[in-house]
Amino acid sequence: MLPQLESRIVSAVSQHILIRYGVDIAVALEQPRQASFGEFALPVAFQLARQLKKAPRAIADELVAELPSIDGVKTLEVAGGGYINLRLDRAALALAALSPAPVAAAAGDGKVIVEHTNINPNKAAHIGHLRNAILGDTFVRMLRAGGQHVEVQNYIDNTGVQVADVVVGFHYLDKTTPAQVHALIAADKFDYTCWDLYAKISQYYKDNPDSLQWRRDTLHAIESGEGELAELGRLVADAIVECHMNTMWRLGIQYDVLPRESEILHLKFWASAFEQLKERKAIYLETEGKNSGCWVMPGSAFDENREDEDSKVIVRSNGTVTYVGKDIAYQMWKFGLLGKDFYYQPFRTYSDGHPVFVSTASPDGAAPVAFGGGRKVYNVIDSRQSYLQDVVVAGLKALNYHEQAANSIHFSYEMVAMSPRACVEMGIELSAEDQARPYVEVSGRKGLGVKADDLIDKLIDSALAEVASRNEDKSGDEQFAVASALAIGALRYFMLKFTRNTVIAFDFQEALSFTGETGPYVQYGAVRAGKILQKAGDLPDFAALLTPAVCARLLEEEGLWQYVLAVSRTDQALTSALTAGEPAHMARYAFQLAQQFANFYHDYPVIQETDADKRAFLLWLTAQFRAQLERTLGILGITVPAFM
RNA sequence: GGGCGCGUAGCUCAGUUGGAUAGAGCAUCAGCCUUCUAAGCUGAGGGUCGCAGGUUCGAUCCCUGCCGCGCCUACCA
Repeated sequence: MLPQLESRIVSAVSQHILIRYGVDIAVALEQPRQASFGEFALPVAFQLARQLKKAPRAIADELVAELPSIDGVKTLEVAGGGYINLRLDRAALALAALSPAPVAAAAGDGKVIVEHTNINPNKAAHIGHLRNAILGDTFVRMLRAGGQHVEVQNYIDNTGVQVADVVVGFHYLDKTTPAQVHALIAADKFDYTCWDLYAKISQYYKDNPDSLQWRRDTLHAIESGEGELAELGRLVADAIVECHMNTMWRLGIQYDVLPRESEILHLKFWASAFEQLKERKAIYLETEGKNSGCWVMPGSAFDENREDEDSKVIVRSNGTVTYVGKDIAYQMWKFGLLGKDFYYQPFRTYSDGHPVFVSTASPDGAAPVAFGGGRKVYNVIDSRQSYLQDVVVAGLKALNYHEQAANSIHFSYEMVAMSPRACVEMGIELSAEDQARPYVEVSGRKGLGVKADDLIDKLIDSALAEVASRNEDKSGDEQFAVASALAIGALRYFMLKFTRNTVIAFDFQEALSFTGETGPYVQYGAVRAGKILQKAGDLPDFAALLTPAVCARLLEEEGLWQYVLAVSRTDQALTSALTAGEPAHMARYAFQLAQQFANFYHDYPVIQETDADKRAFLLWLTAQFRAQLERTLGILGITVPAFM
């Protein structure tokens, strides 16, 4: 309810200023540093001072005297050099929270597509992939909480070099037949098997450069779809995708559709895009220089400062399309600009009933569903790929799809690296040079990194030891369920607490922590709030008991008022986190809310309260804390365990 | 060389279109379990916001230059 009040204040003030001074300015509304200054502050007098050539203090005095009364605002006062501090009508705010008006559904202004995860299906997921998926999934939850219609895509590059490399490992190095690979898939942790194999073949290429021909042959076979190598490619990619989906579902991460590169090839998405690009002269056939014989996009298209010789190759001189080219086609499909679509088949149904579909090339038995055609597209991809993302957007612009280009958002984030200490704990030997660095880059090729499932297992083990020692009366199953919730809470919060452009130097000690600014701290607050409500028994009829007079009387107590404010800020926090595009802001709000509750918990013994009105009010506040903590955690993809 | 990002407490990080006394967590030290769970709470110490200029009534935030670090800059994906 605070956002409505805020916009009421802003519009009332700006309207008054427009009429009184004939000045149209954007009125800023701040939260004062100290709670004793009031709930909101207007620095508008400072903004006006220059234009009106008048002292800020004098303007503030005038405004306070002349501003019309605003619904929900009790007093205005001038402070400091010209701040106008606002104090709210406390009872009114509490009563509004008591019986909240139903929030109008956001206008259906089109579908938002969020693409995240996008892990090469050739080995186990690692912590870097976790950051991508958790960031993407949380942003999806934020958008949905904000009323947006969101479609979640996870692009599967099942015909790329990385899959080919694992196939090379199986076929040429280990002489593994498709039947044997079937057996490996049926056994445990096929993604771990491939992790090691991928590191092995990468090293082999290094030692035997001639063997790179195997990769070229395999890549070719996979693209044609014929023969044993192609069969191996399908086996590996499909099985690994299953592994990734399982890993991500452990963290509560779901998708709506899995578009695959194999279908982009077979359905000739690129051919359609190529036609458009040629027709609209977005690319041209280079006839001289190092890129002679290639179709290229001029460097000036994606970077004004670039020289033409820095143009980007889209189609190689041998006629094959580069990754960027395929990505342009894929991005066009996301906006519904390609004039083509995939066919789809059910891939799996999550245990909560949500289905996910995978692209197929054939209309036979295709499911009657449709994807793509979004109004806005967020690509969750790490910042190292910003250059390629720029080229994709430039492609849309060159095709005259300016609106779509503007709505193509690279939701970038910095990589997860490993702290030198974490490397030591993993038994990884570091060069003296690497040891001196603040962090070391994760490398799938070197097999260097922390696997996602290993980390989750480690977190659950660690949480389980703690849960078991505190709750000996609970069954093993119950303990495990709680430990899992805490492990996921710790992991998701850890990945979210950093803002997007901060490099995370992964450290086991920090990631495994359950105290301080962590997910479990917030979960603990929600659990304790739940315990109070449980002990209180049947809750009274708050709306009947907490009359305006009762609220007004109790809210004279500054402490209680601050808690009412605290539980009223969730919408505000969501809006600002969405505006900033920072899931970290949502995480921080969750922590601050939990801190407020911890203080409340220690300040007010709810059950023992003898004043009936006050007890009801405290119970109501507790219920509010519980509800807001649960909701905020839900947006972060974190559940509240039954006990802790 | 060019592009992007970073530099804030011992460590890891926040810091909302420039605004009131720069904030958390961890670590350290001192306290708090007979009271709704101590995965918690209270308090203390700890800062030239990389450096130097500029704009402004006001700069951690904007501009310029410099220093240091990272990533990117493929006919690989």
